[in-house]
Amino acid sequence: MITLEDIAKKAGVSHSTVSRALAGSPLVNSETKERIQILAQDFGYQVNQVARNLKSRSTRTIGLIVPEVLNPYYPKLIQRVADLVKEAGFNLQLLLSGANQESEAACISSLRENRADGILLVTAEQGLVARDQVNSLVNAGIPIVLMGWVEDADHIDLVTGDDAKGGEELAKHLLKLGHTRIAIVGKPAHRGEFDRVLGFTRAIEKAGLSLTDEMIAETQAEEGIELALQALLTDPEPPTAIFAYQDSLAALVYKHLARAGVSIPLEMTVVGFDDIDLASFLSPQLTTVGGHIEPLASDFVKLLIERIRKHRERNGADHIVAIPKVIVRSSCSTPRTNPLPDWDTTLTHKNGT
Amino acid sequence: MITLEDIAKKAGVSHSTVSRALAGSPLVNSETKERIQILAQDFGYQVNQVARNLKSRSTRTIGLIVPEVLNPYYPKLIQRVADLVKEAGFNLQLLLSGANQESEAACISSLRENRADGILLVTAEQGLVARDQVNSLVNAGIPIVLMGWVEDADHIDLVTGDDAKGGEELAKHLLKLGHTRIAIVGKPAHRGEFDRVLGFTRAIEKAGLSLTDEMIAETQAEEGIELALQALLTDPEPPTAIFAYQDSLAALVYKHLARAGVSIPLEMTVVGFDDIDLASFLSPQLTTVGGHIEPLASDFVKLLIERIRKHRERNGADHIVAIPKVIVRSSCSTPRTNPLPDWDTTLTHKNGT
DNA sequence: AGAATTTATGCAATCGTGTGCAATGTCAGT
DNA sequence: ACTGACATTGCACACGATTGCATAAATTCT
Repeated sequence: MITLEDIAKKAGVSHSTVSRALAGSPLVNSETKERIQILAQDFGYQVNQVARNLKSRSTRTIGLIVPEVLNPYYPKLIQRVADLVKEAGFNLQLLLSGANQESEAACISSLRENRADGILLVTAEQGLVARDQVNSLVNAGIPIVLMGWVEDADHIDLVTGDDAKGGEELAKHLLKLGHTRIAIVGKPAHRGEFDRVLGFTRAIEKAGLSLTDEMIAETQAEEGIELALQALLTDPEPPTAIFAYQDSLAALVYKHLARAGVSIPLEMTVVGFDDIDLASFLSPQLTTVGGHIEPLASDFVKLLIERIRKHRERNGADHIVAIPKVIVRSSCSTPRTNPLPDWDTTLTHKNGT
Repeated sequence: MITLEDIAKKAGVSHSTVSRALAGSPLVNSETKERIQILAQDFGYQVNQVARNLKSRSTRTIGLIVPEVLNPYYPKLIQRVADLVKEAGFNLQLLLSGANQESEAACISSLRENRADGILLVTAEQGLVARDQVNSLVNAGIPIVLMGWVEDADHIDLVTGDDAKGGEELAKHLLKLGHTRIAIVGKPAHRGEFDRVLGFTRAIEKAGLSLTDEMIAETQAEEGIELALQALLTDPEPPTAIFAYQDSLAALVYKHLARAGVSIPLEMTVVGFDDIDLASFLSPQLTTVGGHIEPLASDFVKLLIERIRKHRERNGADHIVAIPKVIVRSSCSTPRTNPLPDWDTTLTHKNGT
């Protein structure tokens, strides 16, 4: 690899002059400057950013840690963050912490060792796995911003969606349509005050209705969904609407309802959460909650960059909360008036064998 | 940030000894070694990889350049590559070259300046945009492997799927079901001898049938698909099967067929290509072509790492071709016997207004 | 013309690690 | 006690760039 020194020899000057020439410094005679630039061009000189980073003690790199990339929710976020980071003149370093955030700590260490200027950490169901590392970063004054709800994080910059509010709006939407018997399929609550299920049930109960236990299925795997739906459909009084914890689960609900011969939305209303692209590819298109990721991603990056710029001023941490909206599509209708078709149960029985 | 020198002072030794101690060198007395290690631990010492990289003239980093991350085809690839790279003990640096590969050259430059040990470049419809940069890398002996078909790349390591073969198998599948009037919705051919449409049409023609121009729609945007489908459905002799260039287009076909009231697969057979996750979420689940990405990704990484290891031996470039398979799901049936329902045309007309 | 100023360039230190070589101390063998 | 082998440790340079400071040359001013 060709260095400043190599160019310097060819130009008959010192490497300092070459450095200055390529940086466009006014300290260099404009003729020699041009001569050097042409020379560097011709010999295909490429600065060694590693050396430059060492000297300048900054990498102009921002690390983004995300659990995985197969769940389409994340690519959406990544793309947005990537654009913003690039726009701000930083490089992005993407790291995957694993579907269960198992290597979250390792990712942080890696970024720290590589002297990233700042870190964007997206947390998921597991909450803040690498709490120690994050605290250490905060103590060391290294800028870090979290995305996703985390408990006891008053001292850490954080952006999150108010999923509870979104869940509440979603419930209101269903109530307004006249649904009274509503099922929830999803994961256990993990976002504290901001949990979508919490907001959802709260709104239901506020309306004077109640969600009985058999209407709530906490599951995630495809088989779990199938079993849960079987149970729901064979209930003496099946629900008229199903709230799936996230869109990808709603897609599974779609799949299994189709198999059971239950039509959406005529015989069953289905809603999701997150508004991933898939939601509008499904047929009928899925009514869901979203629209907050874009502004949230924007705040996510802005906040970090601000921290990087004015490195000193750390008087308290910021918490930014975005309110998602219900996105109405075609998967909802008023509750069915006829009972579910007979062949329903036989079909699910058949699947059960 | 705390350095080797800092630890050295606290331990009352030179930084060399600290360096060796932390590297577990046998040249250091085991007691002092342990003492230093504990000290480093306590004070939260983190090696400066930037300095280490400069000294060692290697970053143990592999760059992966991918156009975008919103098309679910890429996340699938990224996840796989990320796992393999990690397993091999390298870091991954992901860069996005843009949906039209517009910053492909910039990505390569960035990786080169940051002294990545090797580069994985995924090309798409635009082919090899940064040809000059890639040639320069090859000349400089910097390992690079391409994924995706590229013309005139005999001198560059490359892995690709034989989409032509996949297209051929897909056509055979449709022919076997009895389809004779088949439409194609998709992009212009761009993968030379390996193009999926090429293989598809070749197989059709081999069977003594022909694809007339009105059965081929080259489009990509959602509106284009809609118009193309309108034209196909109102044709005096509408197709009985539609081959969508890629699964995401098939999803759009699904959406618009549903709107037009055409049932899949009873009234229309639909097939796709790529086998993205979406394919099995659609209802009915999409018959498509795939299964080659996993082995391909594996070769992609293996080949690069091999080049990185034995840096010298570059006697000719490797071209690895993977053969995809038809993945039969539920979106195909024998051709319909009845004409498409009447309300078909009226509905599409309504949409047209 | 000599002093002062500007312009252009090189010297050398620095960023934080890794490592060859020399130096020191310890110990066993004779 | 003297020598050689061995175990430990430090010195100093290198990696490739940036930059303050000194210096030399060219120019301007009095």
